[in-house]
Amino acid sequence: MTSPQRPDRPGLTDVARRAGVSVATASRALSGAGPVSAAARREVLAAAGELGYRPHPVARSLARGGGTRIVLAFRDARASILEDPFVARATAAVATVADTCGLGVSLRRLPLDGRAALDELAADRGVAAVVLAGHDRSALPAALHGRVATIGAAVPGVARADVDSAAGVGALAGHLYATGRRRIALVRGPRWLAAARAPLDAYVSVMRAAGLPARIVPGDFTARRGRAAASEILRRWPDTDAIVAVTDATALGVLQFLAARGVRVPADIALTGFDDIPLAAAVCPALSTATHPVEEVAAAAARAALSGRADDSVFPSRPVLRESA
Amino acid sequence: MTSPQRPDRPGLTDVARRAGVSVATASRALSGAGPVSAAARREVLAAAGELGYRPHPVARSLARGGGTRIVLAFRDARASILEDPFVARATAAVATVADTCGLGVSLRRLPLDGRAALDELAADRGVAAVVLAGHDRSALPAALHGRVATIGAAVPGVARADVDSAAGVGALAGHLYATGRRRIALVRGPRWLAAARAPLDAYVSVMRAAGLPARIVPGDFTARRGRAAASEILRRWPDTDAIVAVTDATALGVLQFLAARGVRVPADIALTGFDDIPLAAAVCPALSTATHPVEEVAAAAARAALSGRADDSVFPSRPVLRESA
DNA sequence: CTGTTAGCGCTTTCAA
DNA sequence: TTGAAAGCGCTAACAG
Repeated sequence: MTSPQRPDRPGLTDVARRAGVSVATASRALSGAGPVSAAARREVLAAAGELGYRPHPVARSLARGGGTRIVLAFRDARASILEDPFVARATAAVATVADTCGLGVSLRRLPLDGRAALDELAADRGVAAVVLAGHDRSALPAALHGRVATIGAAVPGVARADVDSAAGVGALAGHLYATGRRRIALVRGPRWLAAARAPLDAYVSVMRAAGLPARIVPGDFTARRGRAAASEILRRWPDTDAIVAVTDATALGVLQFLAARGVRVPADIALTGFDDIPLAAAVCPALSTATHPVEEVAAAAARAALSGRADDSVFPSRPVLRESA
Repeated sequence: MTSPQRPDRPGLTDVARRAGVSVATASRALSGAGPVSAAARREVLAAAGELGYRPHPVARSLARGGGTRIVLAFRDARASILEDPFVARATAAVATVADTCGLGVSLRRLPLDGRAALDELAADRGVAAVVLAGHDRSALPAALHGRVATIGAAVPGVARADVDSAAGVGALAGHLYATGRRRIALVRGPRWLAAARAPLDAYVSVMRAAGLPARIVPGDFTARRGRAAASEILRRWPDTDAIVAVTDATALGVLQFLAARGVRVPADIALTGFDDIPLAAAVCPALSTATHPVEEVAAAAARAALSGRADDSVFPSRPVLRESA
């Protein structure tokens, strides 16, 4: 048979021949692994340089059995999740680190019940690692262990990268309390999202510590739902003087509703968001929120998944106080 | 020797044996290429199904010699280009289509003088295709032909995906004229960007057709530069009654400067942007601009690069009239 | 420390 | 239409 394409690039064989060593030695010298004499290494490196040798990543990957892509999987109820700006930022960040490893990233949505999809991922021999966001606490396919990391979800034995959202929401709620608010309501995240639990708990803790009753209404991270939530809050607790939304989008929805009702922010009701989207600073009043290093979180998750180590890394959630609270 | 990892997945050999045919036939049946009898195909497909066979993308790629990743290369003066929201959107879009092909995408910035970097890309056997944005008109390495597409730059023999920015800017300038503006200035894009030429020409055409003098000041797509540009315009032509910015960011900078100076928009000066970033709708006055299907453009470029065909596709630039003009 | 050699899993040529 | 076999380019076990 013949080769599929022969743009005549030098191979390891050529380098080895030129350096006067075997391909095995050349391989060891180039990949840095295994014992090689200094002299041999020098020869090989020189030969590679002169020949303009470039390793073939695909061949290497096949021989090593590693896979060539990182898949970013977002478990979400909405099919539109892949259009979310945060998803895009995370993807770009991972695609940038992937480039330095000769890897690629691909993006996929997982339905809420994604067992089968996860098994599929685990079975794909082209997948070097998977970064899973929006996951619940359920165990992952064993075949994925050592090459998976989650963003947000705590799964035993699996690497995790996250933002300290409990601290962030806690700080925001604490700020509201410190500035005299006592009837503070929360628009929480969706129930199916495990990571939405921490902010909720943080809010409850703050309220409990202050001896205040919790006022919690459901949300789903959208502005639309934020408007509905604001409506519900005003109806159930007309004397509310502060609202904590666990997402800027939600907060913006709340803001719209309050504005339409003639409620002044922050004079009548103080409001905080979460995530610090660009719009947060532009609306009127400018939204107080917490900012997060999304690209760093995503990059950390990718690195962890690639490394195979199951270590966690959590990044700070830094409050950004503007006009709304 | 032994295999690097044996999670014991069935291989083509297993499928072939089970179907009672050779691996060659199994390969042909599964990949759909080459002559196979209906009976053989049926057997093979059945066997593959029963075994839960999943092809090994890396092995396939090695045998075929195709590469496994799409690299998105953004040529730009700023190192920070990879943090641009449009870059992130494009990346996510391509990462989504890549997923359906078992490919990955990686992201890289190219310096303005990127000859060497392009040769490097061409030499990388792991690169299935490259999508180049911000390129000038210069020829691409021959080794890249058939697996490259540009976004915006017209290079002979190379596939291109773009937005009809000439039509978009023309429409915006036309709108300003139609609404009575006669002293219309333009903040243009950076000189090094070939794609910035078309909007400039479109503006010049509109002005010339109307018998009006062109008023052009340099810009670089940033808000900072937009402020400087506005200052320059007011200084050189104090009677200006409209400003066309070739980017929303620039327009926002212009808006800031005008607001600080007490110039009313659009009463005193009408203003248009370009690209329709989320902020455009949120500022006050809401920015009139043109909206673009970024993810479609990027996906089209990726598909073209992958297909090897050199066909162009151009997407519409649709004016969005809000308050600023 | 080094060379030989057997794969990694699939595609494709070539002869039947 | 089919099967045998030769790679694709590199890694890693094993013997030296």
